[in-house]
Amino acid sequence: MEYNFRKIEADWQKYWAENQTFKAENKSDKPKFYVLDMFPYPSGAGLHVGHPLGYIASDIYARYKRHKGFNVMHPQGYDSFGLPAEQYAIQTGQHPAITTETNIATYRKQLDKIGFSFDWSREVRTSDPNYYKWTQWIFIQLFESYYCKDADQARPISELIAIFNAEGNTKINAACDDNIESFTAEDWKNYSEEVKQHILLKYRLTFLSETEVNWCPALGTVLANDEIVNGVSERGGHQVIRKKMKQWSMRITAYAQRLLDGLDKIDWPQPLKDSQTYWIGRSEGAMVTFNVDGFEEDKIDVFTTRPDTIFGVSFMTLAPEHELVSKITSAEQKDKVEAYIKATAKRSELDRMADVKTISGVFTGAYALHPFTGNKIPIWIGDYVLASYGTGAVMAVPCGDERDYAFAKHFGLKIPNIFENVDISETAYTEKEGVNIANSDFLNGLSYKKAMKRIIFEIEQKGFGFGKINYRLRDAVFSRQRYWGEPFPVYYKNGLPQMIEAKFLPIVLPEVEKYLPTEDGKPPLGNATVWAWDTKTNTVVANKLINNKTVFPLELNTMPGWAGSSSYFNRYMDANNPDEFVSKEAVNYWQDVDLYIGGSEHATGHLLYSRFWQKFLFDRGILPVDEYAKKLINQGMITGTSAFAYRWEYNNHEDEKTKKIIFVSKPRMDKIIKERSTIEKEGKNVKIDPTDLLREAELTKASENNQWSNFTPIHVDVSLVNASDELDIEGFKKWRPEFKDAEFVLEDGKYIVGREVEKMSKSKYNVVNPDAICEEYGADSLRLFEMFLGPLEQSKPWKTSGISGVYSFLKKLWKLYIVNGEFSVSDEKPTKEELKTLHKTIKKVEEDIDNFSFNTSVSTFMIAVNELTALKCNKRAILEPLAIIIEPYAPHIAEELWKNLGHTTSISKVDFPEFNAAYLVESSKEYPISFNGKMRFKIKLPMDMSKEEIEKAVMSHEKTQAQLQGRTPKKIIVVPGKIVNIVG
RNA sequence: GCCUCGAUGGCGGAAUUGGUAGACGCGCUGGAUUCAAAAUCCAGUUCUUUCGGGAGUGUGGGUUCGAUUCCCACUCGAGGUACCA
Repeated sequence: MEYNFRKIEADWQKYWAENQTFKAENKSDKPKFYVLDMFPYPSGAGLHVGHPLGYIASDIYARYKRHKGFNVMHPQGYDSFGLPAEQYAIQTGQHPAITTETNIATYRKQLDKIGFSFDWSREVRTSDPNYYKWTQWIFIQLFESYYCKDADQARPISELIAIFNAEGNTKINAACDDNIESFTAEDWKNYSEEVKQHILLKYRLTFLSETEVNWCPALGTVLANDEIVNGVSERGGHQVIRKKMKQWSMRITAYAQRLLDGLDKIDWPQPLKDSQTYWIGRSEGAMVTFNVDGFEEDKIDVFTTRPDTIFGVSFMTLAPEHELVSKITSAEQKDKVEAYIKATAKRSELDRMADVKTISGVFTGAYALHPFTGNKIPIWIGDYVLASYGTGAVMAVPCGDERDYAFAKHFGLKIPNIFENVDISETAYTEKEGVNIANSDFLNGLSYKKAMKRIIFEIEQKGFGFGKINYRLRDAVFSRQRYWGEPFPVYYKNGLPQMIEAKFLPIVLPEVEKYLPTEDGKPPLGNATVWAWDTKTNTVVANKLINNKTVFPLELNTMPGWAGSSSYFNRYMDANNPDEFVSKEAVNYWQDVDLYIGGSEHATGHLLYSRFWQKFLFDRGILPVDEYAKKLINQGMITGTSAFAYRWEYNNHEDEKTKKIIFVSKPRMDKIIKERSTIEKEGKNVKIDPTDLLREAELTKASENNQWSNFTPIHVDVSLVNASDELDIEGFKKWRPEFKDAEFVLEDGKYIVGREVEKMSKSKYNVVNPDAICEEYGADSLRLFEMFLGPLEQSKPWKTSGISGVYSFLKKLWKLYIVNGEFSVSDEKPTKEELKTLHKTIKKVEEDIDNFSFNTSVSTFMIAVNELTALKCNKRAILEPLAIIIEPYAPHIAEELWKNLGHTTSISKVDFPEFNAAYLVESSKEYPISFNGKMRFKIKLPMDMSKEEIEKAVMSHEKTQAQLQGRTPKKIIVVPGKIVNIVG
């Protein structure tokens, strides 16, 4: 009876599917536990061994929790809208839905092979109309809501309308656009419907606005800030420019404070919390208004976090795009200012970022008036001031801010010092604490804290401004000029957006002939011929009917990638409900995610937006909690170990014709490079005939007029390399026919490749396919090995050679039950030693899983099986609980053993065994030690140590210490098993 | 620049509140079995040594009877972020 994992795994996967073993009910006497994975985007390349890492961890936890008596939900689905399928469609004309379908089938096959305990009855796909119906529905809810700052929550827009009717907008404290004019109830009632809608749009949580966006001409779409890396698009690395466009936006800024506060309630990794905190970027300070000399009407508002330094202001700087610039610029400075504005507009984002150090700016010729001193302050423009943050203007305090300092130094502006006993001749003083304010009138001698309080009081008192909290977080642009995304449930009547009633959803993505933007620059949906809304029939109809009075054009943009993923975890709770996003019963039962595992790359994208939607849906009474994931773990990336062959490149052109393709083994190459550098140090030029490489003497031969050649590393498919880094030369020649005549310079008859850790990718030929691993070693080995590789949260390189360890562990486990080729267990009572092994293992594994230290628990299993093998233990009382605790890691073999033990139900329904502390106490003894009765501490020593040995160990330790400290060693008395006394 | 995390044998990595550093696995060495190989099993494997021992967890300090663990400074590496007033 061999350990035939192929048969075992196939049988059990079939059994699980047929019996729906992992289907979770929305009702149970057991406590609930929700384990969530970040659902994958089904890419054409399929899974590589890095992808399932987080899924394996969450699956182990889910299976463990089932054994622990929880009703576990562990769903899976697909984030199936996205750019790759669309770009493939643009290239090939194939509908993205087809590509997606195929890819999902591949993914499902691969996932099934690994033996996950997913509840597939809850599967969601973001591109499925039955799913995106609810994405559209949430969008409508956002449109029908505004954010009431007094209640600090989202409220129905109808309430806002009622307030407008009753008292206008003067008392409203709501999140809204900044260009709102106040009106009375009377005004409101007299406004036309159109005007009313325009006003309401400024309050809605999703709104249409002319926004400056990151436009990527190459992709023909708008990108979010987090889709841009170093000024170019994350995907493809194309140029990105700023452009004004009419776009849907999400008023996430209304939630800035709550998104910040919520972080304290959830157990998420600190680095991730930090990056969200930074992204939200709360800063406390004040808005201060400066009058402009000679311009009664125009004032400059600035936001500052250091109003306490206001007496240190010696100039002001405006962003070049600031609206007042053209107005206040003096005649003499006009040319210079215009030239500067032109120059900055030209500079791409990339230039501006790469070139932070350069200081540039121009004086406008205008002066502001200091609100307290009345002094004239020169107004400059400079591109270090960003139009998009704060008010696009700063009051410059060169003594307290490095950029202001650098600017002042560069242009020879005054740098007044307002800090007590601080030298600012070299650099600005940016610390807040530890210094008192000076030369600042009523602030003199005050600390930072006191000065802040006083100045904000004075500013507010005198009407120069007010204390304010500012956020870096921007409203999120929600429109994409793409085809393969959720269509908006929106049509336009007289240019005003209208929501389609929820009962007519979903609005299904129309067919188009071309997936590219139209020739006149409209999004791809502009190519659709059946894309208009008939308000009479409430159906999508042909565009040509738009002349009818009841037919209107539909929105041409689609939603961004994060739309479908922002609340999918709630839909899992009630995935097949056609009438509600999620029923009250389902959501009240499941509440929230207990464990969420996924990558940290979504820190400021998905993981922020989903928290925002959660809070919104909570406000509107749809969800019972406002944070959806209690605990989150970021699994590390599994990197690939690329292999390289080193090609000898001749520099000598004369030999071009007779040039041979030669690959040199890695250690040999290293040697050659080393020798070369030695020779070059001696100032000689050397040429070597590569065919002579084997002859050591040739290497040292110096030849005056020739040059060394270089080695070019060439990626080798990792499957052609064995565990000892030896290349399969014949396989390599077949794989790359252009090298079929290549010569290889070997080492003891072997070609040794070079290794380097890189991200797994097709082009680097370092991708390891989990299917191949399952085929060769089995899914249980793959699962164990991925966990054994290292701590879950760390990134680590894949090395297939290590898998033999876990594979032989499984074989050993199997062999424990097989005596003379027969499955055999004894009902004999286990010995104390055997029980000790078992209970030690149970305890350790339990602790490890609770701490998510899956790697060490695998070691614990190995130790247990080694010990039991040594004891030749095949007793049921030991093996049965052992199979149960191993199940989360190696479910197939565990189920098979379980069956062979005579059980008829699946092992996954069995309770995790209790450990018996009695057996553990004997495994180690604690020796408390006291010094002169004063200090006590414990030393853990192996139980088999004799009194003499302990005495010797402690004494030798004491001797060393005494010697080091120059005192006489103290006498030590050991009381066996109890106390070690060290007496004076 | 800033933020975060990390540094332990040839390699991946263990080490409850500070208490035998290097568990477990890979690799390597030797042996058993075999006609031979694979597989399996056993032993060894931080370095150094005059075989008593000595040194040792990135570097330098500190606290402690005792530090991989705590504190300070530094070096290197990985990831994130970027003129945020």
